[in-house]
Amino acid sequence: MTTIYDVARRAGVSPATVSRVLNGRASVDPDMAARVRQAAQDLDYRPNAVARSLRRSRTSLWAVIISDIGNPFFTSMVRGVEDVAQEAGFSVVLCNGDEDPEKEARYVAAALAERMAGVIISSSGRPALISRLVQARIPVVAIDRQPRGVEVDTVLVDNTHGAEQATAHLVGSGYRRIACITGPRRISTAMQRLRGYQRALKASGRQTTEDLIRYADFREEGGYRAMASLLETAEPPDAVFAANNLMTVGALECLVDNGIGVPDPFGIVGFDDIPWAHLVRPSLSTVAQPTYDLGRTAATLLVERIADPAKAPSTVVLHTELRVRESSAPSAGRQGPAAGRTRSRGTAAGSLRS
Amino acid sequence: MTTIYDVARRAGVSPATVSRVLNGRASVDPDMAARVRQAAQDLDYRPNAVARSLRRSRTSLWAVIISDIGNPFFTSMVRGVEDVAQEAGFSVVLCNGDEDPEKEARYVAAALAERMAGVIISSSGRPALISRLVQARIPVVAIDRQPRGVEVDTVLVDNTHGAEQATAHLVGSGYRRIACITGPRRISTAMQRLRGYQRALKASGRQTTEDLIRYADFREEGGYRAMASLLETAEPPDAVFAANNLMTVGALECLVDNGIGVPDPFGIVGFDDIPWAHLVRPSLSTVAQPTYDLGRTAATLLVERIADPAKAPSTVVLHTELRVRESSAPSAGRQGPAAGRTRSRGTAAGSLRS
DNA sequence: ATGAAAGCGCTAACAA
DNA sequence: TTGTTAGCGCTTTCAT
Repeated sequence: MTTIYDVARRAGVSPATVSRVLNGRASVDPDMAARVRQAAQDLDYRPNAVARSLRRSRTSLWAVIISDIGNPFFTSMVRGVEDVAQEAGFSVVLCNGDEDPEKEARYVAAALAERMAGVIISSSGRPALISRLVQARIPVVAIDRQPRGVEVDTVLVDNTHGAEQATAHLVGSGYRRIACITGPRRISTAMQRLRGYQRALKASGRQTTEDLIRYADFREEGGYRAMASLLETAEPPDAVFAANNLMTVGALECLVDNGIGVPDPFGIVGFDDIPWAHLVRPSLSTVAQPTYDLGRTAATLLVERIADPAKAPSTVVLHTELRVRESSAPSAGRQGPAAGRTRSRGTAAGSLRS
Repeated sequence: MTTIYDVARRAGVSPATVSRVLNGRASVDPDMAARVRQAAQDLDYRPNAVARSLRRSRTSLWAVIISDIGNPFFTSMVRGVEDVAQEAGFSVVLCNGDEDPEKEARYVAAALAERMAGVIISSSGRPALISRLVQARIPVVAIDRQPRGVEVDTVLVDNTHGAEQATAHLVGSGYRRIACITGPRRISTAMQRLRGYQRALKASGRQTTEDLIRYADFREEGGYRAMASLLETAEPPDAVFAANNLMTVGALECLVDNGIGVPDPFGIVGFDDIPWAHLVRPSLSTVAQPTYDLGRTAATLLVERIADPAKAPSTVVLHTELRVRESSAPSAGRQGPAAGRTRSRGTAAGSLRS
């Protein structure tokens, strides 16, 4: 590998000058600069970022640790992060936590060891991981999921409200026994969405009973099993609110496999939009999140945090949007085709990429 | 940040000994080792991977540059890579090329600058990028897409055969004018799948005419537009083979929007499986790839290449599997349910995660 | 404006 | 077995 010394020798200058030219910081004689650039090009010189990072005690890499790369929810979020990062001169690498606290811990360790410039994390595990980053003075932004007991910049959506709206919609559609499949108790989104569900039921004057609630794992199979378990009860539900996209799909599969009609007699609404929701049979009603903006916002907070590590942490909450499609509209067949594409007004999802 | 010197001082030994203990390489007095470990723990010492990489002139990070993070095809592939990488002691970071040669170039530059231990790349752009890595002696494995004019380890599927099978299936189902929506000309998979389509038509004694072929961009919108353009021709097709999953969805959307029945009168088969293909209406016939094994195989090749940089590059071809569902079976309604799950024999897809 | 030299934190010769 | 020391490639004072 050619080093800065090789370039310096060829250009007849000192390594320091080469560094100055390549970083464009200090002022250098134009002729010299040209010679240096020419030499660098001749030698196909590539700066060694490892050495630079060591010397500067900081890198230009961000780690984005997402909780499940198989979940389409994260993909447009990542694009939002990338777009902002690039403007600010950072490169983004993705790490797949895979809803596995151990895997996640490994990636946090890697981010720590590599002295990453910043971390955006959707944590499936213990808040201790995030504390570790904070203690090591690595700028962190929590995204999607609120870590307990750690004060960091956070970007969330109005989970409770979205879940409440979805559940209220099921109530309004005439379903009577509405169940809820939520995620692991340790994850904030699971609990907030459960709370929204409970609030909507209470608001409609119904009891919320534990036997209509299932705590699954935010994955497709978990949703399937939870649905199956709900159907086995003495008094099965006639509708379900599922707290994320993959579990919604799993629940729907379970209903299909059991020959239960959706939306009639059984209604279903899920949190998180899924791609091709309108191509699925029946098309799925969902609570959509402004995923791209979620990413942009987190990245913006990270840039600010890096610029000013001392500033007070802030939390940004973006809005969800209920998208009513067929799976929750028992009379959909009798309505016009427009019924499948209802949208609520003004939402942060405006910049969501299609 | 605490350094190895801090630990050494606290344990009353030299930095070299600390390094030896922490790396477990050389033999160290057990008592001393214990003291060192204790000191490291007391100080919450975290090795600086940047310094280590600089000193050793090699890192333990792999970059996996995928061409579109929004494509579910890549997600289980990444899991395959991760599983092998972890066994071999490497961490994997993902980079989203996003079907954008410029973005991809930036990530290649980053991999180069960071002196990554290895790169697995599904390139959407110029082979020059891969050459650059090779010239810099960075071990590279090409995955999914065959780079032109560069000799590197490569993992592919039998694109031509898969496409031929899919097209022959459409022929066998009784469709008469079968179109093809493929990807950009510069991408090997696009051209190979096109060739398979052409072969199947020729084998059935038909002409392959350019007016039934569209070159789109491997994205959903591109598939939609290509389908629309096919429908506008004087003599529109009555079936289509789409060369990847996202374009298949786009094409299907276009058909739905135009009120054209699938599979009757219009048939459709796509390359790449999609999640929930069986929940989509109508369920999509696809050519499935062994994505997880694709990742595992690439990672294994990379491990071998790192161990022996001089060994001759090899190319591994895995097998695809035609999954016939509703979208290509005009008489499916009259057949038993078994018809929807036909599988070809012996395929590498055996270990594909569901 | 430019160069000399120190040092980021670690590992690996080499010496003891 | 352990310690001393040099140096990975770069940036950044500090002199000039």
